[in-house]
Amino acid sequence: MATMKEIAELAGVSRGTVDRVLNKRGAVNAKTEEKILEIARALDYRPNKAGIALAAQKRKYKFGIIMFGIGNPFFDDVCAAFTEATNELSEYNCSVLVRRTSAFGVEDQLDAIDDLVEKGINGLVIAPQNNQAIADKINELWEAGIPTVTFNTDVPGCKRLCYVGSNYHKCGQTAAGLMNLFCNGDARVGIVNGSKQILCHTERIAGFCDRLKEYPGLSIVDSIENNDDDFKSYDLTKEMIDKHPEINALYFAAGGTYGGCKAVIAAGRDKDIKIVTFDKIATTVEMMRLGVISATICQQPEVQGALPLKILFDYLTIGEKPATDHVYTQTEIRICENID
Amino acid sequence: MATMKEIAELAGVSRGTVDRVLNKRGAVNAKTEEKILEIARALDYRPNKAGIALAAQKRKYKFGIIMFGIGNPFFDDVCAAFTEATNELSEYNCSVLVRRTSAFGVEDQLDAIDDLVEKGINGLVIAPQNNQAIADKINELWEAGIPTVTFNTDVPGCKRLCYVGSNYHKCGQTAAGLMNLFCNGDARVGIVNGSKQILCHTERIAGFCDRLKEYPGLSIVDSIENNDDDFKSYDLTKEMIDKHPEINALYFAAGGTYGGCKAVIAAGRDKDIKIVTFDKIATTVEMMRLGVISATICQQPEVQGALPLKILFDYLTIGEKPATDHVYTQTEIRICENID
DNA sequence: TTGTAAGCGTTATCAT
DNA sequence: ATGATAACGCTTACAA
Repeated sequence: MATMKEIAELAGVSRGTVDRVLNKRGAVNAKTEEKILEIARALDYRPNKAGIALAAQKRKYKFGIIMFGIGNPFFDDVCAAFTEATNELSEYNCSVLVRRTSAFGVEDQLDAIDDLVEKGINGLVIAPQNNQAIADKINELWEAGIPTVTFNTDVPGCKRLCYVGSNYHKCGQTAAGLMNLFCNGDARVGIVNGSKQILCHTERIAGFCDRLKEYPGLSIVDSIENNDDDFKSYDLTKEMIDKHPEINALYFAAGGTYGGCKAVIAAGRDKDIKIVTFDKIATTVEMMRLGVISATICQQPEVQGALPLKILFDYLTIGEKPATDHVYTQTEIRICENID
Repeated sequence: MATMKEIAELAGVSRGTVDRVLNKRGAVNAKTEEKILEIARALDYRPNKAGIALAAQKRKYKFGIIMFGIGNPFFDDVCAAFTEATNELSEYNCSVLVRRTSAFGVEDQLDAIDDLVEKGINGLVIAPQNNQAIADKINELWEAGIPTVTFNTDVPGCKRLCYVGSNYHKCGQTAAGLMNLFCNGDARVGIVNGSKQILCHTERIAGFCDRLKEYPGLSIVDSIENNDDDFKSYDLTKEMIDKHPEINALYFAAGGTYGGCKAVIAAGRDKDIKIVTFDKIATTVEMMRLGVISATICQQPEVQGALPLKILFDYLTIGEKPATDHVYTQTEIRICENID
């Protein structure tokens, strides 16, 4: 593998000049530039990661992370991955600042961003509120040379390196496919949603509905909103399955799964209602072991934690952008046997 | 993060001495050794990966890969991952030699190993034949300072760094769970196996049987062996479902899936027989789109390709051993909606 | 037993 | 516009 030193020797110039050409910094004579580029191409020069990483340490990058979901067990898993990734980055002299804000509240997030910028971060990782003010702020950072990676949820129309997270639409489609299989082509589904205001939730339902035309025996009987509250979920689920005894499947598109399951058990219907949920949290695993939940669809919280930091680091050090605008995590189907 | 240089200054010695202590090379005065270790502990010293990698490049490591499965599409996916990983390692001045041998034939494998050793490899990645001679050879390499990582299948009783691959038993259990769900607790299963001689295949069946006691409605009606041959599979599957019209589910534990599916279609039973298979190959995807295969269980070929090389590299450079003896790939459930 | 110095490939600063 | 040089953290051959 060719090195800058070799290229310099072949071109009869110093490594400094090669560096200037290859990394487009400073002015170089057009002719020598052409010569250097040609040699680099001929030798298929690719920068050495170890060398870059070593040199980059002098810069001591600082990253900021903003996530909501205090008390949300899913985000605890993401957070664990952030910690892990932070440890790895510390070997490259990088540091990470985390801010966990409340789930709703655009002001909170804007403040957190300002705070982190003031602390001198070189890159931002954020699960953004779906709000124009946030998008504007991210654009502002971009112009100021601070790249952002969104994760878990995205916000449209902002300049960011990429989004890392679930393909909610595909998850919804997958849920529909599972329902159809579990009910042998005759699924009369009750939907338990979190909130119509939250894009992720509605996308999961849109994806589900997308597949209705594919499966004629799959239909939606009724749907409720629990605002991710287990007790509200309990009451409303109970009401729904009482009102519609024909329901033989429940699709939990968001939180409040535990409450909903409890309602199904209380109604004595846990043997004849198939349940599909999202994410792997302790209560969901419990319900799975009891045979109440048939399957849960996971979205790789560990990747959502690790990858954004890695992407920022690679961008800042080697200038490498992610291949795609959307880096989707896997749509993982878990049943009792492969839950851990 | 503390560096060896800092430790050396604090201890009032040279970095050479610190290196000798921290990496246990050469003799050091017991007292200075103690002092250095103490400082290292106090500062939570952890070696800098970039520095190590950079210094390691002078060694220009050479790795050997031995895999069977010529013409096996699953191994083509693994192979693509090897190529990808090879490209990444080339940035660290490492090179990789690949040998693909026939699926059966211990001699072939032994010869391939000898050939690679002669070429001067520093580490070996192999999907080993389940044979004592192979185990002995791997032990020999270990004693000679050449570490091995097994992948895809393992061989008992040999000194290797670790095994990277599927947990076949868990895969079998997962298949049982799926069958039970798809047949609503009343599954009368026909098993289509590859060969009783191949450990992976029998383990997948053992795992399946493991869950029979959990699901009283799940039973095995009959089982056949197709030696991974699609045409044999076609004939035998046809025979089996003709003979046992009560069969409402087929479990393909190995290859020959396409032939088996064709038999089911030919018998006009593709609507009332649920099929679970392994791996994602082109023909399986086709059958899934047709609704013939309900689910297929995958084993991360991309991880099986990438991880073994990375493990060898990390071991040789930073001396880091994998955390566990068995690095299992995920047991991934794929249905039509999340197959790609 | 310990120290010195060069080298891995890149980046950055200073001088010319 | 270009070159020289030091620095990043670690390894290693050689000298003392």
